[in-house]
Amino acid sequence: MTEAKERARDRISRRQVDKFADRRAQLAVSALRTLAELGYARTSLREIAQNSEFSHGVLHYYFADKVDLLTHCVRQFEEVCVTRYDEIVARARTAAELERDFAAAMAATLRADAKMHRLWYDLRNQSLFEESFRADVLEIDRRREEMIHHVVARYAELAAASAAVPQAVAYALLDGLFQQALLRHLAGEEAAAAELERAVPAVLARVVAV
Amino acid sequence: MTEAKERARDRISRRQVDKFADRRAQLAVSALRTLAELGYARTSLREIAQNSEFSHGVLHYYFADKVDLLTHCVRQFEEVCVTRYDEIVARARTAAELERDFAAAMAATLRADAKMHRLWYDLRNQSLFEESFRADVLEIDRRREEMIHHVVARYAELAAASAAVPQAVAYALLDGLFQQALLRHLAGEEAAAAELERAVPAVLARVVAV
DNA sequence: CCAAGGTCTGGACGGTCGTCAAGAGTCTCT
DNA sequence: AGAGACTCTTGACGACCGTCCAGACCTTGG
Repeated sequence: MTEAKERARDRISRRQVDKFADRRAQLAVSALRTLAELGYARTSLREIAQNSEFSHGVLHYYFADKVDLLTHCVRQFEEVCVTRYDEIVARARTAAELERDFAAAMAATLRADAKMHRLWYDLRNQSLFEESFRADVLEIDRRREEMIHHVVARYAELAAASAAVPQAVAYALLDGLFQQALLRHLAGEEAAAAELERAVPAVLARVVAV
Repeated sequence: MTEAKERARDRISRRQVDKFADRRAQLAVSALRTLAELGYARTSLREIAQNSEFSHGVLHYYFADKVDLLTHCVRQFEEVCVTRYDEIVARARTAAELERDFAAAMAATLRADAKMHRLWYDLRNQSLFEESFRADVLEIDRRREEMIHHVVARYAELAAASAAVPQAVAYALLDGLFQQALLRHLAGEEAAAAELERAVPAVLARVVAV
């Protein structure tokens, strides 16, 4: 009995906890949508609430304060931000195939998720001024570096070569390339994504040594 | 008489204009100092005034509004931001010398002007959300690209090689490298500048083809 | 069916923001 | 010396910010 009761209570408690966590996640989605649209500097709690189906008061029911909300956003953002190129890596049978698909995937996400990427760079930069997100941002950046490393390592393997630069450098180069393309894409330059797609193979070839 | 008077008036008028422009520049310096410290999101006009020797009201005497001030800041920033590597380019007699000095100069400015560089990336990113600075930011970015191109072109010349990637790509790569180093440097990683200095020659060698 | 607790609303608070204007202070020219 | 233009301070304004709270709403267990 007691056991059954306890199990029930746990189930309920877990359900409540899950419900609580679900709503937090839902509100974080609204917050991320707002952030992607307005940027960190202009995003207010009232604006976030208006982009959700709740009133502004509820944010303080689910989050202790603004920093708590934004930290949760950054962490939740990680899952979206670390876009997986793993499938492309796993599928590719030749170096040429990998470099083609990887370049196409970068160009595609540049076109499709430009505002999301813009937000990522905004948050990463914000972490240079604000201590609070720094740890989470650095963790995401580390994960992104690993993601790129997987691509480069597999590419080197398929090309019967070895990495010519440290993985941190490879990531920095490809990230710089992507960021520049994002800048141009959002400035209205139509060819930005296509040029990115053309540049990626050249860079990929240069970060490995035959 | 009339001519003398006119000349005098012009002189005065010019002096007043110059005085006006000088004060604008002086206030812009205070604004840039504040921006470098707090970031775009946190910088207010009152804070800028407090970092100057004037009261907050004077800002609206010299600038129409906040956007006017910030635009002026960005434009004035260009002269500081487009750090000249020209001297290094002009002095270098061999490719090895150029790559050594260029790498050392990048590491040096990373160490010395980290907050200024942090501000640049903040403003550049802000321009992705706000139309107002976009044109000026893109202009600065173009100038930075040219600056890097000078280095790369001279390096290729000294190495009896030719550029292997478009100059926009070369800039994107080196900028990405620098930004990553800035991230780590400001996160307290002591070795960031040294690692940048080591990575730059490798990248430089790879953006030219023998 | 009712008490209890979880959920949400809407308004109020103190503070800061950008902006503005009235007036004091300063300089210049006649 | 005094008028007039230029420069700067100070305080106020409405708007918006993050935060908090009293109470309505809703679900659920007994």
